[in-house]
Amino acid sequence: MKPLHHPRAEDLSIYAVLHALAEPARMTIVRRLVEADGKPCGTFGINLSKSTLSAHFKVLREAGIIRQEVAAGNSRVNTLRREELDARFPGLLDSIVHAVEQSEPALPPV
Amino acid sequence: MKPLHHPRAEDLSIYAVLHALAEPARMTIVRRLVEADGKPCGTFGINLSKSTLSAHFKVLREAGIIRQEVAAGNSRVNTLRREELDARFPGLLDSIVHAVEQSEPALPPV
DNA sequence: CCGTATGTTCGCTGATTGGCGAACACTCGA
DNA sequence: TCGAGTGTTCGCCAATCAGCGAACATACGG
Repeated sequence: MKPLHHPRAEDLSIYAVLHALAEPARMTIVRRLVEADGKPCGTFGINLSKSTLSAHFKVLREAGIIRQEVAAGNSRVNTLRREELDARFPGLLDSIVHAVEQSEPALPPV
Repeated sequence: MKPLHHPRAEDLSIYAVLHALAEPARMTIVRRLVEADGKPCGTFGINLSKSTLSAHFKVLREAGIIRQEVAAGNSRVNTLRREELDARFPGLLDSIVHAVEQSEPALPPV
């Protein structure tokens, strides 16, 4: 497993972040990470093909929202880049996640 | 001038809001309204064609971010739907606008 | 009534998006 | 060594997006 490229915190674009979160499947990924950080790609309970999911993870990673690191075996652990996001865009992630939590049904258990 | 359709506050979608704001020209419109609310379409200092601008206003309006009302003459006054947005998505608009203000140069005077 | 000014709508275009399956890369266990 | 499991990459496709000019609608002023 090759390590993937992650943008530096100071290079994050607010437009890339908003675009990444303006999509239900990607928002679901983020919500899952908020409730339990550090999950492998296959454990998000999203009914999409592997390739589509992989593309969504890539969008989130390139927007600087998540980190994808090589884990035991051939899996990747996905984590939120929360400190860096909060430092650069204070309150942003919280208000967005709160907005979706309160305007959409809770996610079913995995 | 026909009045335009505006979605009800309780029907606003977080995805529509994020998508609307994930575009620089539309973000500029919102920033202008934050600094001075109630401006006609032609006064935003954005270098795009009339038709493109009109389309951007439409996206913002249909996302529930702005209100476009018939004004004196044939112009439309654009205002932020701030109270409704804040009621439905608390803190969202503020944190997004703050994020872009602090990560991008200030807008030039009109 | 006729020009000017403000916006909207209607094609059209090229670029991006989100979806998929197939193929590939890699690691772990049997 | 050989599956099985996990993820990425590569085409491909249909849909959406952002841009434009031209044409239309409407209102004000001379």
